[in-house]
Amino acid sequence: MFSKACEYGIKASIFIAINSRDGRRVSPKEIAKEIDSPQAFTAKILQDLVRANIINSVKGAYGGFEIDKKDISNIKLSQIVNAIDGDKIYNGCGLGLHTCDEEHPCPVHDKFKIVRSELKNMLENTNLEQLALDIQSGASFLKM
Amino acid sequence: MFSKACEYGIKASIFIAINSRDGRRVSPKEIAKEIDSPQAFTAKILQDLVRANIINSVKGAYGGFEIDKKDISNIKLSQIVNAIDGDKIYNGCGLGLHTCDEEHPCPVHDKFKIVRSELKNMLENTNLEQLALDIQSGASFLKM
DNA sequence: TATAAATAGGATAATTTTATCCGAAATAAA
DNA sequence: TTTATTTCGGATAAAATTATCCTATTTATA
Repeated sequence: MFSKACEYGIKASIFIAINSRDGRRVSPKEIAKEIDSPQAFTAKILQDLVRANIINSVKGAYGGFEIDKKDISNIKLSQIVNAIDGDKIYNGCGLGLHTCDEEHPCPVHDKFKIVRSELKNMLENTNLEQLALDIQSGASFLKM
Repeated sequence: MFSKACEYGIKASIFIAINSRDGRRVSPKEIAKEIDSPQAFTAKILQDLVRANIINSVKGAYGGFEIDKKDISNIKLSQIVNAIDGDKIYNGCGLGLHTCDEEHPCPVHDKFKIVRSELKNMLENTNLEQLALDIQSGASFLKM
């Protein structure tokens, strides 16, 4: 469904959100440990998220990654997915046709629409704050 | 969503179904041309589908691939996807956790369930005959 | 039986995705 | 200003996926 890079990006963002709520910056090392991902690869993904203005980085000593507290509830999963995997999950054809729309649909076009709209709905109605709260309350987990 | 191999497998199966309805066997060459896929790679995927007992192959002169007419309406998309991509689309965690279930859910577990069940529903309630008929009536297309 | 036509399958190559390594640049604090 | 810490970014490597090529095997027909 999502690429590995995207999975790491989502989990990293949640972990950063949790810490930013407490005013703490985190390093790729801490992040990778907490979400069980390869550190250097994760660092690359964090750079993508910085460039997409989803998270902030502070260079130098005492630096790290953070998210503005007031932004946490406004960052939707869809933004993270889009920054890393692009919009193919939204717009791409389920069977890989270059052109696939109402006028020239692939065999599963109509059936796929429902799935895709459910996915879209989920990605656009889930924000980082909800996910961070669930982790903090022990209702969900970032690894294992 | 699906691998390229799986996309080719689905389209190839539909094309074989269409032809089998008319009692015609088809070759990897014809299939690849019709679904716009690399021929040799498509042939490999056809072998997988043969091994999974989804399509039949007839070797030698006048051979080719076919599906028993009476089976066409019983072959579900889910069988094809499972034969090629396995069941990770059903059972895999959306964020790649090794263990992710009701007791130890990943952050998007609950939200993902709805999407997955919609997908599962679609794959299990779509059969090759429906898809073949849509192509034959011009309601959907295998390429472009 | 010989031949031509077709799938089967192994070996290999190209591409994409995932992952690692290392030095440069930035920055806070001593 | 020096030092330690940290992100940034380029180069490279490893692994997985996608794709190609060639030969062996099978089989219907002449």
